[in-house]
Amino acid sequence: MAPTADTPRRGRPRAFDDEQVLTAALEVFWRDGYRATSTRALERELGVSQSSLYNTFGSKSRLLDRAIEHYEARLDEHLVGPLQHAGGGLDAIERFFRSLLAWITADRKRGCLVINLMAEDGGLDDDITTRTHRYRDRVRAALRAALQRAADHGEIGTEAIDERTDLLLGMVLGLNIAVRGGAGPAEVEGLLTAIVSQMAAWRTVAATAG
Amino acid sequence: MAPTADTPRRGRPRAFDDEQVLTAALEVFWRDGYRATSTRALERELGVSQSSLYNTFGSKSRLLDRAIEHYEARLDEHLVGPLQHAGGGLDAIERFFRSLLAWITADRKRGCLVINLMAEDGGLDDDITTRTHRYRDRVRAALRAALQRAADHGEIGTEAIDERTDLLLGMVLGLNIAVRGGAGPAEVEGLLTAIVSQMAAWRTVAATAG
DNA sequence: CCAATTCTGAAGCGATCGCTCCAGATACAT
DNA sequence: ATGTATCTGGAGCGATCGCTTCAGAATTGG
Repeated sequence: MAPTADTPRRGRPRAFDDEQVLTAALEVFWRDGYRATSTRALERELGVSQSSLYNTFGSKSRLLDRAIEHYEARLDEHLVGPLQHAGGGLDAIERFFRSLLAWITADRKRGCLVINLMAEDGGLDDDITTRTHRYRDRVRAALRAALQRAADHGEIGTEAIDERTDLLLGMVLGLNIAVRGGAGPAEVEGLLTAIVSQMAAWRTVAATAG
Repeated sequence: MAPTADTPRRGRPRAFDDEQVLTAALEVFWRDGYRATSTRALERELGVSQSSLYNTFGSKSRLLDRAIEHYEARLDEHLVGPLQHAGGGLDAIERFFRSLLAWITADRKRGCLVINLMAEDGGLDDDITTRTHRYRDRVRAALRAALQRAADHGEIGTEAIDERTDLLLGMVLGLNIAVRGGAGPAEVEGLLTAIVSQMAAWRTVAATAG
Protein backbone atom coordinates (compact mmCIF):
# COMPACT_ATOMS: atom_id res chain seq x y z
CA MET A 1 0.00 0.00 0.00
CA ALA A 2 2.68 2.49 1.02
CA PRO A 3 4.43 3.57 -2.17
CA THR A 4 7.92 3.47 -0.66
CA ALA A 5 9.81 1.58 2.00
CA ASP A 6 8.46 -1.93 1.52
CA THR A 7 11.62 -3.83 2.23
CA PRO A 8 14.74 -1.67 2.19
CA ARG A 9 16.73 -2.94 -0.79
CA ARG A 10 20.44 -2.91 -1.20
CA GLY A 11 22.24 -0.93 -3.88
CA ARG A 12 21.44 2.23 -5.75
CA PRO A 13 17.75 3.10 -5.60
CA ARG A 14 15.61 3.72 -8.64
CA ALA A 15 15.39 7.33 -9.77
CA PHE A 16 11.74 6.96 -10.84
CA ASP A 17 8.49 5.55 -9.59
CA ASP A 18 7.50 2.33 -11.33
CA GLU A 19 3.78 2.94 -11.26
CA GLN A 20 4.17 6.49 -12.48
CA VAL A 21 6.26 5.30 -15.40
CA LEU A 22 3.69 2.64 -16.24
CA THR A 23 0.96 5.25 -16.36
CA ALA A 24 3.03 7.39 -18.69
CA ALA A 25 3.88 4.38 -20.84
CA LEU A 26 0.25 3.44 -21.23
CA GLU A 27 -0.49 6.92 -22.54
CA VAL A 28 2.14 6.54 -25.23
CA PHE A 29 1.05 3.03 -26.20
CA TRP A 30 -2.52 4.24 -26.25
CA ARG A 31 -1.88 7.27 -28.41
CA ASP A 32 0.63 5.78 -30.85
CA GLY A 33 -0.12 2.06 -30.78
CA TYR A 34 2.08 -0.67 -29.39
CA ARG A 35 4.14 -1.60 -32.41
CA ALA A 36 4.54 1.98 -33.54
CA THR A 37 5.95 2.95 -30.16
CA SER A 38 9.71 2.46 -30.08
CA THR A 39 11.68 1.92 -26.95
CA ARG A 40 13.57 5.11 -27.78
CA ALA A 41 10.32 7.04 -27.89
CA LEU A 42 9.50 5.61 -24.48
CA GLU A 43 12.89 6.65 -23.19
CA ARG A 44 12.26 10.18 -24.42
CA GLU A 45 8.66 10.51 -23.24
CA LEU A 46 9.05 8.77 -19.90
CA GLY A 47 12.38 10.33 -19.06
CA VAL A 48 13.78 6.90 -18.27
CA SER A 49 16.67 5.38 -20.15
CA GLN A 50 16.22 2.18 -22.12
CA SER A 51 18.61 0.33 -19.88
CA SER A 52 16.53 1.27 -16.85
CA LEU A 53 13.32 0.29 -18.62
CA TYR A 54 14.75 -3.09 -19.51
CA ASN A 55 16.30 -3.52 -16.11
CA THR A 56 12.94 -2.81 -14.49
CA PHE A 57 10.39 -4.33 -16.83
CA GLY A 58 12.33 -6.85 -18.88
CA SER A 59 10.94 -6.21 -22.33
CA LYS A 60 8.69 -3.95 -24.33
CA SER A 61 5.86 -6.43 -24.22
CA ARG A 62 6.10 -6.94 -20.46
CA LEU A 63 6.05 -3.19 -20.07
CA LEU A 64 2.84 -3.14 -22.08
CA ASP A 65 1.43 -5.93 -20.01
CA ARG A 66 2.05 -4.05 -16.79
CA ALA A 67 0.75 -0.81 -18.32
CA ILE A 68 -2.50 -2.49 -19.29
CA GLU A 69 -3.13 -3.26 -15.65
CA HIS A 70 -3.27 0.45 -14.98
CA TYR A 71 -5.43 0.99 -18.02
CA GLU A 72 -7.91 -1.64 -16.94
CA ALA A 73 -8.10 -0.12 -13.50
CA ARG A 74 -9.04 3.23 -14.97
CA LEU A 75 -11.47 1.58 -17.33
CA ASP A 76 -13.15 -0.26 -14.52
CA GLU A 77 -13.44 2.90 -12.52
CA HIS A 78 -14.94 5.04 -15.27
CA LEU A 79 -16.78 2.69 -17.59
CA VAL A 80 -17.17 -0.98 -16.80
CA GLY A 81 -17.55 -0.67 -13.06
CA PRO A 82 -20.49 1.72 -13.18
CA LEU A 83 -22.13 -0.44 -15.81
CA GLN A 84 -21.61 -3.57 -13.79
CA HIS A 85 -22.33 -2.49 -10.26
CA ALA A 86 -24.05 0.88 -10.11
CA GLY A 87 -27.51 -0.39 -10.94
CA GLY A 88 -29.75 0.82 -13.70
CA GLY A 89 -30.87 -0.97 -16.84
CA LEU A 90 -31.06 0.54 -20.28
CA ASP A 91 -30.19 3.93 -18.87
CA ALA A 92 -26.97 2.52 -17.44
CA ILE A 93 -26.13 1.07 -20.83
CA GLU A 94 -26.81 4.35 -22.56
CA ARG A 95 -24.64 6.13 -20.04
CA PHE A 96 -21.96 3.54 -20.64
CA PHE A 97 -21.99 4.16 -24.38
CA ARG A 98 -21.90 7.92 -23.96
CA SER A 99 -18.96 7.60 -21.58
CA LEU A 100 -17.30 5.19 -23.96
CA LEU A 101 -17.63 7.64 -26.78
CA ALA A 102 -16.09 10.42 -24.71
CA TRP A 103 -13.38 7.99 -23.61
CA ILE A 104 -12.30 6.95 -27.10
CA THR A 105 -12.49 10.41 -28.62
CA ALA A 106 -10.99 12.44 -25.78
CA ASP A 107 -7.67 12.42 -27.54
CA ARG A 108 -8.28 12.44 -31.27
CA LYS A 109 -8.83 8.96 -32.62
CA ARG A 110 -7.21 7.28 -29.65
CA GLY A 111 -9.90 4.65 -29.23
CA CYS A 112 -9.64 2.08 -26.45
CA LEU A 113 -6.18 0.70 -25.82
CA VAL A 114 -7.37 -2.87 -25.37
CA ILE A 115 -9.54 -2.88 -28.48
CA ASN A 116 -6.76 -1.24 -30.44
CA LEU A 117 -4.53 -4.12 -29.41
CA MET A 118 -7.10 -6.60 -30.68
CA ALA A 119 -6.77 -4.96 -34.07
CA GLU A 120 -3.00 -4.93 -34.14
CA ASP A 121 -1.71 -7.64 -36.39
CA GLY A 122 0.30 -10.55 -35.11
CA GLY A 123 3.39 -10.22 -33.03
CA LEU A 124 1.59 -9.67 -29.77
CA ASP A 125 2.56 -11.76 -26.81
CA ASP A 126 0.18 -14.48 -25.73
CA ASP A 127 -0.15 -12.72 -22.39
CA ILE A 128 -1.45 -9.65 -24.17
CA THR A 129 -3.91 -11.64 -26.23
CA THR A 130 -5.17 -13.33 -23.10
CA ARG A 131 -5.70 -9.93 -21.58
CA THR A 132 -7.68 -8.61 -24.52
CA HIS A 133 -9.90 -11.69 -24.44
CA ARG A 134 -10.50 -11.35 -20.74
CA TYR A 135 -11.38 -7.71 -21.11
CA ARG A 136 -13.83 -8.40 -23.92
CA ASP A 137 -15.51 -11.01 -21.75
CA ARG A 138 -15.68 -8.61 -18.85
CA VAL A 139 -17.41 -5.97 -20.97
CA ARG A 140 -19.80 -8.58 -22.25
CA ALA A 141 -20.62 -9.70 -18.75
CA ALA A 142 -21.24 -6.13 -17.63
CA LEU A 143 -23.51 -5.46 -20.60
CA ARG A 144 -25.40 -8.65 -19.95
CA ALA A 145 -25.84 -7.87 -16.29
CA ALA A 146 -27.31 -4.49 -17.16
CA LEU A 147 -29.69 -6.05 -19.66
CA GLN A 148 -30.69 -8.59 -17.05
CA ARG A 149 -31.45 -5.81 -14.60
CA ALA A 150 -33.49 -4.10 -17.29
CA ALA A 151 -35.45 -7.31 -17.75
CA ASP A 152 -35.87 -7.73 -14.01
CA HIS A 153 -37.36 -4.26 -13.83
CA GLY A 154 -39.68 -4.97 -16.72
CA GLU A 155 -38.01 -2.47 -19.01
CA ILE A 156 -37.44 -5.07 -21.68
CA GLY A 157 -38.50 -8.62 -22.31
CA THR A 158 -36.47 -11.54 -21.07
CA GLU A 159 -36.38 -13.38 -24.36
CA ALA A 160 -33.29 -12.17 -26.17
CA ILE A 161 -30.81 -11.04 -23.59
CA ASP A 162 -27.87 -12.96 -24.96
CA GLU A 163 -28.45 -11.81 -28.51
CA ARG A 164 -28.82 -8.23 -27.41
CA THR A 165 -25.68 -8.52 -25.33
CA ASP A 166 -23.75 -9.58 -28.39
CA LEU A 167 -25.27 -6.79 -30.41
CA LEU A 168 -24.12 -4.23 -27.89
CA LEU A 169 -20.70 -5.81 -27.65
CA GLY A 170 -20.35 -5.71 -31.41
CA MET A 171 -21.21 -2.04 -31.37
CA VAL A 172 -18.57 -1.38 -28.73
CA LEU A 173 -15.99 -2.83 -31.07
CA GLY A 174 -17.51 -1.11 -34.09
CA LEU A 175 -17.50 2.27 -32.41
CA ASN A 176 -13.84 1.88 -31.61
CA ILE A 177 -12.78 1.01 -35.12
CA ALA A 178 -14.92 3.78 -36.55
CA VAL A 179 -13.13 6.31 -34.40
CA ARG A 180 -9.74 4.83 -35.17
CA GLY A 181 -10.57 4.80 -38.86
CA GLY A 182 -11.03 8.53 -38.80
CA ALA A 183 -14.80 8.79 -38.74
CA GLY A 184 -15.95 12.35 -38.12
CA PRO A 185 -18.01 13.45 -35.11
CA ALA A 186 -21.23 13.25 -37.13
CA GLU A 187 -20.62 9.66 -38.15
CA VAL A 188 -19.69 8.63 -34.65
CA GLU A 189 -22.78 10.37 -33.30
CA GLY A 190 -24.78 8.43 -35.84
CA LEU A 191 -23.52 5.14 -34.47
CA LEU A 192 -24.37 6.20 -30.94
CA THR A 193 -27.85 7.26 -31.99
CA ALA A 194 -28.30 3.92 -33.69
CA ILE A 195 -27.59 2.10 -30.45
CA VAL A 196 -29.72 4.35 -28.29
CA SER A 197 -32.73 4.27 -30.57
CA GLN A 198 -32.44 0.52 -30.94
CA MET A 199 -32.45 0.15 -27.17
CA ALA A 200 -35.52 2.37 -27.03
CA ALA A 201 -37.23 -0.05 -29.38
CA TRP A 202 -36.47 -2.86 -26.98
CA ARG A 203 -38.61 -1.30 -24.29
CA THR A 204 -41.78 -3.16 -23.51
CA VAL A 205 -44.99 -1.20 -23.94
CA ALA A 206 -45.93 -1.56 -20.27
CA ALA A 207 -42.69 -0.61 -18.62
CA THR A 208 -42.79 -0.16 -14.89
CA ALA A 209 -42.12 3.38 -13.87
CA GLY A 210 -40.02 2.70 -10.83
CA MET B 1 -8.34 -5.22 -72.45
CA ALA B 2 -5.71 -7.40 -74.09
CA PRO B 3 -3.16 -8.17 -71.43
CA THR B 4 -0.19 -7.73 -73.76
CA ALA B 5 0.73 -5.73 -76.84
CA ASP B 6 -0.99 -2.46 -76.11
CA THR B 7 1.61 -0.17 -77.56
CA PRO B 8 4.86 -1.95 -78.33
CA ARG B 9 7.36 -0.46 -75.91
CA ARG B 10 11.05 -0.12 -76.36
CA GLY B 11 13.59 -1.79 -74.16
CA ARG B 12 13.56 -4.94 -72.12
CA PRO B 13 10.05 -6.17 -71.41
CA ARG B 14 8.78 -6.85 -67.94
CA ALA B 15 9.18 -10.42 -66.76
CA PHE B 16 5.87 -10.37 -64.84
CA ASP B 17 2.30 -9.31 -65.26
CA ASP B 18 1.43 -6.17 -63.32
CA GLU B 19 -2.11 -7.17 -62.46
CA GLN B 20 -1.08 -10.64 -61.39
CA VAL B 21 1.53 -9.16 -59.08
CA LEU B 22 -1.01 -6.76 -57.63
CA THR B 23 -3.32 -9.63 -56.84
CA ALA B 24 -0.54 -11.50 -55.11
CA ALA B 25 0.49 -8.37 -53.22
CA LEU B 26 -3.01 -7.82 -51.92
CA GLU B 27 -3.03 -11.33 -50.51
CA VAL B 28 0.12 -10.61 -48.54
CA PHE B 29 -1.06 -7.22 -47.31
CA TRP B 30 -4.34 -8.81 -46.37
CA ARG B 31 -2.86 -11.71 -44.48
CA ASP B 32 -0.01 -9.92 -42.73
CA GLY B 33 -1.15 -6.29 -42.59
CA TYR B 34 0.32 -3.37 -44.45
CA ARG B 35 2.96 -2.17 -42.03
CA ALA B 36 4.01 -5.65 -41.05
CA THR B 37 4.64 -6.55 -44.68
CA SER B 38 8.19 -5.66 -45.68
CA THR B 39 9.26 -4.96 -49.22
CA ARG B 40 11.62 -7.90 -48.92
CA ALA B 41 8.73 -10.17 -48.00
CA LEU B 42 6.92 -8.93 -51.09
CA GLU B 43 10.00 -9.64 -53.19
CA ARG B 44 10.06 -13.16 -51.85
CA GLU B 45 6.35 -13.92 -52.10
CA LEU B 46 5.71 -12.23 -55.42
CA GLY B 47 8.90 -13.43 -57.07
CA VAL B 48 9.67 -9.89 -58.16
CA SER B 49 12.76 -8.03 -57.03
CA GLN B 50 12.47 -4.86 -55.01
CA SER B 51 14.01 -2.80 -57.77
CA SER B 52 11.38 -4.04 -60.19
CA LEU B 53 8.61 -3.35 -57.68
CA TYR B 54 9.85 0.17 -57.16
CA ASN B 55 10.44 0.67 -60.86
CA THR B 56 6.90 -0.43 -61.58
CA PHE B 57 4.84 0.88 -58.68
CA GLY B 58 6.94 3.63 -57.16
CA SER B 59 6.52 2.93 -53.47
CA LYS B 60 5.10 0.48 -50.99
CA SER B 61 2.08 2.67 -50.37
CA ARG B 62 1.32 3.11 -54.07
CA LEU B 63 1.57 -0.63 -54.45
CA LEU B 64 -1.01 -0.99 -51.69
CA ASP B 65 -3.18 1.61 -53.34
CA ARG B 66 -3.16 -0.28 -56.63
CA ALA B 67 -3.70 -3.58 -54.85
CA ILE B 68 -6.78 -2.25 -53.07
CA GLU B 69 -8.36 -1.61 -56.44
CA HIS B 70 -8.27 -5.32 -57.09
CA TYR B 71 -9.55 -6.04 -53.61
CA GLU B 72 -12.48 -3.69 -53.99
CA ALA B 73 -13.36 -5.25 -57.28
CA ARG B 74 -13.56 -8.66 -55.66
CA LEU B 75 -15.48 -7.24 -52.75
CA ASP B 76 -18.00 -5.62 -55.02
CA GLU B 77 -18.43 -8.81 -56.92
CA HIS B 78 -18.96 -11.06 -53.91
CA LEU B 79 -20.41 -8.89 -51.19
CA VAL B 80 -21.36 -5.30 -51.79
CA GLY B 81 -22.62 -5.68 -55.32
CA PRO B 82 -25.17 -8.38 -54.50
CA LEU B 83 -26.34 -6.37 -51.52
CA GLN B 84 -26.67 -3.22 -53.55
CA HIS B 85 -28.14 -4.41 -56.81
CA ALA B 86 -29.50 -7.93 -56.58
CA GLY B 87 -32.76 -7.02 -54.88
CA GLY B 88 -34.09 -8.43 -51.66
CA GLY B 89 -34.58 -6.73 -48.32
CA LEU B 90 -33.74 -8.20 -44.94
CA ASP B 91 -32.90 -11.50 -46.58
CA ALA B 92 -30.29 -9.80 -48.74
CA ILE B 93 -28.78 -8.20 -45.67
CA GLU B 94 -28.69 -11.51 -43.87
CA ARG B 95 -27.03 -13.10 -46.88
CA PHE B 96 -24.57 -10.23 -46.93
CA PHE B 97 -23.60 -10.80 -43.32
CA ARG B 98 -23.22 -14.52 -43.79
CA SER B 99 -21.02 -13.93 -46.83
CA LEU B 100 -19.07 -11.33 -44.92
CA LEU B 101 -18.44 -13.78 -42.13
CA ALA B 102 -17.17 -16.39 -44.56
CA TRP B 103 -15.09 -13.72 -46.28
CA ILE B 104 -13.29 -12.52 -43.16
CA THR B 105 -12.73 -15.96 -41.68
CA ALA B 106 -11.78 -17.86 -44.83
CA ASP B 107 -8.15 -17.47 -43.98
CA ARG B 108 -7.80 -17.53 -40.22
CA LYS B 109 -8.38 -14.10 -38.73
CA ARG B 110 -7.71 -12.28 -41.97
CA GLY B 111 -10.70 -9.96 -41.68
CA CYS B 112 -11.40 -7.42 -44.39
CA LEU B 113 -8.37 -5.70 -45.84
CA VAL B 114 -10.00 -2.28 -45.94
CA ILE B 115 -11.32 -2.43 -42.39
CA ASN B 116 -7.98 -3.75 -41.22
CA LEU B 117 -6.39 -0.68 -42.74
CA MET B 118 -8.82 1.54 -40.82
CA ALA B 119 -7.49 -0.01 -37.65
CA GLU B 120 -3.82 0.35 -38.53
CA ASP B 121 -2.31 3.21 -36.62
CA GLY B 122 -1.03 6.32 -38.35
CA GLY B 123 1.48 6.30 -41.12
CA LEU B 124 -1.01 5.51 -43.84
CA ASP B 125 -1.01 7.63 -46.96
CA ASP B 126 -3.87 10.07 -47.35
CA ASP B 127 -4.82 8.23 -50.53
CA ILE B 128 -5.31 5.07 -48.51
CA THR B 129 -7.37 6.82 -45.87
CA THR B 130 -9.55 8.33 -48.56
CA ARG B 131 -10.07 4.87 -49.96
CA THR B 132 -11.11 3.39 -46.63
CA HIS B 133 -13.59 6.22 -46.09
CA ARG B 134 -15.05 5.78 -49.54
CA TYR B 135 -15.44 2.07 -48.97
CA ARG B 136 -17.15 2.54 -45.62
CA ASP B 137 -19.59 4.94 -47.29
CA ARG B 138 -20.23 2.47 -50.08
CA VAL B 139 -21.10 -0.29 -47.63
CA ARG B 140 -23.35 2.06 -45.73
CA ALA B 141 -25.14 3.05 -48.92
CA ALA B 142 -25.64 -0.58 -49.90
CA LEU B 143 -27.02 -1.44 -46.46
CA ARG B 144 -29.33 1.54 -46.56
CA ALA B 145 -30.59 0.65 -50.00
CA ALA B 146 -31.43 -2.84 -48.84
CA LEU B 147 -33.27 -1.50 -45.80
CA GLN B 148 -35.13 0.90 -48.04
CA ARG B 149 -36.20 -1.99 -50.25
CA ALA B 150 -37.31 -3.88 -47.16
CA ALA B 151 -39.41 -0.88 -46.18
CA ASP B 152 -40.79 -0.57 -49.69
CA HIS B 153 -41.91 -4.18 -49.53
CA GLY B 154 -43.51 -3.66 -46.15
CA GLU B 155 -41.06 -5.93 -44.38
CA ILE B 156 -40.10 -3.25 -41.92
CA GLY B 157 -41.35 0.17 -40.99
CA THR B 158 -40.00 3.27 -42.66
CA GLU B 159 -39.28 5.16 -39.49
CA ALA B 160 -35.74 4.31 -38.50
CA ILE B 161 -33.88 3.39 -41.65
CA ASP B 162 -30.89 5.63 -41.04
CA GLU B 163 -30.46 4.48 -37.47
CA ARG B 164 -30.72 0.86 -38.49
CA THR B 165 -28.25 1.44 -41.28
CA ASP B 166 -25.73 2.75 -38.80
CA LEU B 167 -26.40 -0.15 -36.49
CA LEU B 168 -25.64 -2.63 -39.25
CA LEU B 169 -22.58 -0.70 -40.34
CA GLY B 170 -21.29 -0.71 -36.79
CA MET B 171 -21.75 -4.45 -36.65
CA VAL B 172 -19.80 -4.88 -39.89
CA LEU B 173 -16.89 -3.13 -38.25
CA GLY B 174 -17.41 -4.95 -34.98
CA LEU B 175 -17.46 -8.35 -36.64
CA ASN B 176 -14.19 -7.58 -38.33
CA ILE B 177 -12.39 -6.56 -35.19
CA ALA B 178 -13.81 -9.51 -33.31
CA VAL B 179 -12.35 -11.87 -35.88
CA ARG B 180 -9.03 -10.04 -35.95
CA GLY B 181 -8.94 -10.02 -32.19
CA GLY B 182 -9.00 -13.79 -32.17
CA ALA B 183 -12.62 -14.45 -31.29
CA GLY B 184 -13.51 -18.11 -31.64
CA PRO B 185 -16.12 -19.49 -34.03
CA ALA B 186 -18.74 -19.59 -31.29
CA GLU B 187 -18.28 -15.95 -30.39
CA VAL B 188 -18.35 -14.87 -34.01
CA GLU B 189 -21.49 -16.92 -34.57
CA GLY B 190 -22.98 -15.17 -31.58
CA LEU B 191 -22.46 -11.80 -33.18
CA LEU B 192 -24.03 -12.99 -36.39
CA THR B 193 -27.02 -14.39 -34.52
CA ALA B 194 -27.37 -11.09 -32.71
CA ILE B 195 -27.70 -9.25 -36.01
CA VAL B 196 -30.05 -11.73 -37.58
CA SER B 197 -32.38 -11.93 -34.63
CA GLN B 198 -32.41 -8.19 -34.26
CA MET B 199 -33.40 -7.87 -37.91
CA ALA B 200 -36.15 -10.37 -37.33
CA ALA B 201 -37.46 -8.13 -34.57
CA TRP B 202 -37.62 -5.27 -37.06
CA ARG B 203 -40.19 -7.06 -39.14
CA THR B 204 -43.63 -5.52 -39.03
CA VAL B 205 -46.38 -7.77 -37.77
CA ALA B 206 -48.25 -7.62 -41.04
CA ALA B 207 -45.42 -8.31 -43.43
CA THR B 208 -46.41 -8.88 -47.02
CA ALA B 209 -45.70 -12.39 -48.07
CA GLY B 210 -44.44 -11.63 -51.55
C1' DC C 1 25.46 -4.37 -86.21
C1' DC C 2 24.72 -0.51 -83.26
C1' DA C 3 22.53 2.93 -80.43
C1' DA C 4 18.56 3.79 -77.49
C1' DT C 5 15.56 2.26 -74.10
C1' DT C 6 13.77 -0.43 -70.37
C1' DC C 7 14.02 -3.98 -66.85
C1' DT C 8 16.50 -6.99 -63.37
C1' DG C 9 19.50 -8.71 -59.50
C1' DA C 10 22.53 -7.60 -56.11
C1' DA C 11 24.64 -4.65 -53.29
C1' DG C 12 24.21 -0.97 -50.38
C1' DC C 13 22.22 3.57 -48.42
C1' DG C 14 21.06 5.82 -43.89
C1' DA C 15 17.73 5.15 -40.41
C1' DT C 16 15.61 2.63 -36.98
C1' DC C 17 14.31 -1.52 -34.51
C1' DG C 18 14.38 -4.29 -29.73
C1' DC C 19 17.75 -5.20 -26.78
C1' DT C 20 22.46 -5.72 -24.35
C1' DC C 21 26.87 -4.38 -22.30
C1' DC C 22 29.54 -1.96 -19.31
C1' DA C 23 31.88 1.53 -16.63
C1' DG C 24 30.55 4.70 -13.28
C1' DA C 25 27.26 6.31 -9.85
C1' DT C 26 24.81 5.41 -5.59
C1' DA C 27 22.93 3.03 -2.10
C1' DC C 28 23.18 -0.55 2.23
C1' DA C 29 25.66 -3.77 5.57
C1' DT C 30 29.52 -4.50 8.03
C1' DA D 1 36.46 2.48 4.70
C1' DT D 2 35.25 -1.82 2.23
C1' DG D 3 32.50 -5.05 -0.11
C1' DT D 4 28.29 -6.02 -2.25
C1' DA D 5 24.30 -4.97 -4.71
C1' DT D 6 21.56 -2.19 -7.74
C1' DC D 7 20.66 1.44 -11.03
C1' DT D 8 21.93 4.69 -14.94
C1' DG D 9 23.61 6.77 -19.31
C1' DG D 10 25.82 5.96 -23.41
C1' DA D 11 27.62 3.33 -26.76
C1' DG D 12 26.79 -0.36 -29.56
C1' DC D 13 24.91 -5.12 -31.07
C1' DG D 14 22.92 -7.52 -35.22
C1' DA D 15 18.79 -7.28 -37.77
C1' DT D 16 15.61 -5.06 -40.47
C1' DC D 17 13.28 -1.11 -42.53
C1' DG D 18 11.85 1.56 -47.17
C1' DC D 19 14.25 2.81 -50.87
C1' DT D 20 18.20 3.77 -54.32
C1' DT D 21 22.02 2.86 -57.32
C1' DC D 22 24.12 0.65 -60.94
C1' DA D 23 26.22 -2.58 -64.04
C1' DG D 24 24.52 -5.96 -67.07
C1' DA D 25 20.66 -8.29 -69.55
C1' DA D 26 17.03 -7.98 -72.88
C1' DT D 27 14.45 -5.81 -76.14
C1' DT D 28 13.20 -2.39 -80.44
C1' DG D 29 14.32 0.97 -84.09
C1' DG D 30 17.43 2.17 -87.38
